[in-house]
Amino acid sequence: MHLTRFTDYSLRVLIYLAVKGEERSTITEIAETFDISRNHLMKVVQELGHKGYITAIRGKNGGLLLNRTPESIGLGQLVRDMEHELSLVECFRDHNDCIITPACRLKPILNEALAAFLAVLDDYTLADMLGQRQPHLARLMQIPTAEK
Amino acid sequence: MHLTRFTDYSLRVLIYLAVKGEERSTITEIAETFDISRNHLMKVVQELGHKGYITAIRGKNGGLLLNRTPESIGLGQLVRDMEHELSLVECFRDHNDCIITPACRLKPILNEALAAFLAVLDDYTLADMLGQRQPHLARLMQIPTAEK
DNA sequence: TTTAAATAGTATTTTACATGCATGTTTGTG
DNA sequence: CACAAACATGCATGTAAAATACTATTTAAA
Repeated sequence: MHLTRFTDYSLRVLIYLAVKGEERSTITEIAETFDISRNHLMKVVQELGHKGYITAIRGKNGGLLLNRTPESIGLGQLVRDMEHELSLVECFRDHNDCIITPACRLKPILNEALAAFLAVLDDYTLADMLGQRQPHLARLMQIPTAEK
Repeated sequence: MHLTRFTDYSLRVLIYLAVKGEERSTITEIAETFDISRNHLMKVVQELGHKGYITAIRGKNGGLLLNRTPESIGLGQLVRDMEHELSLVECFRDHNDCIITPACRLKPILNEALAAFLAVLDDYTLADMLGQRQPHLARLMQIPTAEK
C-alpha cells in the first residue's frame, strides 16, 4: 500500500511554499532543493494550481505562491485531491470481474477502513506539518530565514 | 492507494475455503472459479501456508484446507501479513532521500492514519466476511451446498 | 508405477508511474 | 519590440513492481 510520488511531491511543494512565505518560489528551485525531477514536479504544480492550492505566476519573475493559509489546507482533502486512484482492490474499480462482489462484505469493510484513514488526515492541516519546526525546515531546505 | 492483487487473492482463497468447509479445495479449482492466474495463485497459497492460515496437502486427492477458524482470522493481521510494502511514502523506506525528514511531521501523521486503517480491519474477521451470506457466496462460487 | 496434487525457482510480460523532451504561452524588463 | 524567465501542455520513453508464465521437483494416493 503506497501513496504515489505525485502526492508525496505535492506535500513537499506545499511545505516549501509555506516556509518560504510571501516570497515567490520557482519549480526549478524546489526540484533542486529536493533533488527530484523538474518535469514531474511541473505536473504536480499544475494540478495543485487547478485545484486551487497554489497560484502560479507566469513570465519573468514569476513563480509559485500558496493560495490558501496553511491552517485551511486539510491533509485529508489534499490526499483525496492528489491521489487519483483511491480504489483499494478490484471491486472498487469500474472494471471488476470478481464474481462474488454481490455477496462480498470486503468492499464495505475496506471502505470503512479507508474512511478512518482519511478521517485521521482530516484532523491535520498543512500548518500542523510545520508546527514549531519552521526554522528547522527552513534550514534543511536552505531557505534564507525571513527576518532580514 | 492500492492493495496488491496478492492481498486481494488471499482474501478470495480464504473465503473460498471457508465456504467449502471440511472438504478440500484445489488451487486449480479456485483459479477457475475466479478466472485468475493459477500460477500466481500458487504463490499466494504458498505464503498463506507458511503464515499458518491454511494447510496444503500434497499428492493425489490433496488440496487446501483452512487451518484456523474463520472467527480467529483477523483482517488487519491478514493485510499486515500479505501486503509486503506498507510504506506509504519515501520517508517510510530504508532508502530515503527526502532532506526534510528530520523535521517533517508527515511520517508520524501518516503512521497514525495507517494505524486507524488497520484498527478498523482488526475489528473484522473472516467470519464477518461471510456472515449470513454463506449460501449466496456458495452459489456465486458454484460450490455445491454442504447439506447432501 | 502412474497420476494428481502441491512446491519451488526462474523468466517473461504488463502496467502504472515516473521521467524526459520539445514546444507553446505569458509577462516583466531593457 | 525583442528577449528572457517563468509556467503550460502534449507526447514519447524509461523503469520498477507486480502479475503471469514456464518448467521442474516432490509427495502421496490409487
